[in-house]
Amino acid sequence: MAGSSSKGRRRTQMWMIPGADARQVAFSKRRSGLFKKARELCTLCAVETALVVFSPGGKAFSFGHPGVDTIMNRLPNLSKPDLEAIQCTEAEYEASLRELNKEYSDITEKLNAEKLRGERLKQMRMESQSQGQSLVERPVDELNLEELLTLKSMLEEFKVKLRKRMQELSVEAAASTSILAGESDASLGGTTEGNSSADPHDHDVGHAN
Amino acid sequence: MAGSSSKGRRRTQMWMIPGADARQVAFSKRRSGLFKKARELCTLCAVETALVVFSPGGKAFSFGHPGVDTIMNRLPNLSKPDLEAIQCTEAEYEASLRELNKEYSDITEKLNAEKLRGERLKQMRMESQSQGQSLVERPVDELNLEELLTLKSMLEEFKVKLRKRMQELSVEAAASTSILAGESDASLGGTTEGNSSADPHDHDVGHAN
DNA sequence: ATCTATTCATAATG
DNA sequence: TCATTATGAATAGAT
Repeated sequence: MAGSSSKGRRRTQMWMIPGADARQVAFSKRRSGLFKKARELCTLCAVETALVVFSPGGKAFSFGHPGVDTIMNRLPNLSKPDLEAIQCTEAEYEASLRELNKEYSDITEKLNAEKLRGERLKQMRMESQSQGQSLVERPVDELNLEELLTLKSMLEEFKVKLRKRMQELSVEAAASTSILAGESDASLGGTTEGNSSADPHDHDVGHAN
Repeated sequence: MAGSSSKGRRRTQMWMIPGADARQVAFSKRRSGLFKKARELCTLCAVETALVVFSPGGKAFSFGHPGVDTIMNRLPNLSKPDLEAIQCTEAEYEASLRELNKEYSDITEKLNAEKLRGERLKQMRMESQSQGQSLVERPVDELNLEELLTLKSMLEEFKVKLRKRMQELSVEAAASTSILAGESDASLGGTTEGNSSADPHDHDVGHAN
């Protein structure tokens, strides 16, 4: 049991599955699951439901009890709370889009920062080949007094800048952004009530290509 | 765990749940699950979906991407030339998603490449100039904490040698060393506890698999 | 399409 | 309605 662990289901990220092929496979599986659950909801809870899905290939699948049209024709007459329900669910979906966009922005920003940093390192490397630091480079024993004094003032000046920079860094706050993967559903208070049931049917309409 | 365990789920018969109360409870749970799966289908497979459910109490719940109306209005026109328009729209939608996804992958790749490049340059600097003299030359503002710490220890080491050398030369030894002694030591030592701000690390947005 | 290891959904219960 | 838990179901990945 322990060794054979490359099979089986694994957790799936909540974003578009890459690869039209894999996406199509997932679509087929999940579409049946979704329609099955819609049918079960109708049967078990005696409620009215309509579901329409367009496949990646443009094919339309629908299920409705008592019928898609029947359900749809009722929508324009919705009272205020019901309208809210609609907007709520759509807003959640849009939220996931915004989330992705934010991640995209963040990562772009990081990329640019890294580019700058890389360039700076490269530049720094070039500069280091040139003159100037020879005093620091050479063994101190070989320096004469004049050189030592020059070096001293150099270091004094540098020391100030160094301390300032260290303070800047120590003050800088590490900014971390957490991306929340909120997942909730469209909910609206409902009340207990009986209802009649009929015969739901699941069918396939239209065709494309 | 054997047969007598009274907790946990049991197999559900596929017919209307008896008792309005139990039915309402089941409805709430299953409605959530159904809407969640509808949203997941949209997100994972980049397809368009509309779902409407009327609760036992007569409340309406709906979800639709891009919108319930948008989806529903397509159904009557399915077996006609409008079909092509639908396919076009879906193709465009999916294409844009795919594009964004690809861009995302690319940019992530680039970011990692830049990180590696930066690390490599840094490493090269360390190796080719173990003395670190170029650090002295550069504007301090461009140094990150790690570099500053390297520089600091470098200067401390150098300071010792410098003082020794100046004493050897028997010229103003006390005055010269005072500049490099106490002050810089104290200030530098006090800031070594700062965190490294230049830390391009983390992220990982699972967007595929 | 089938199989299997896993994750997920949810019936029963508090 | 909300929380918990054991279990039934759905399904991702591989074949």
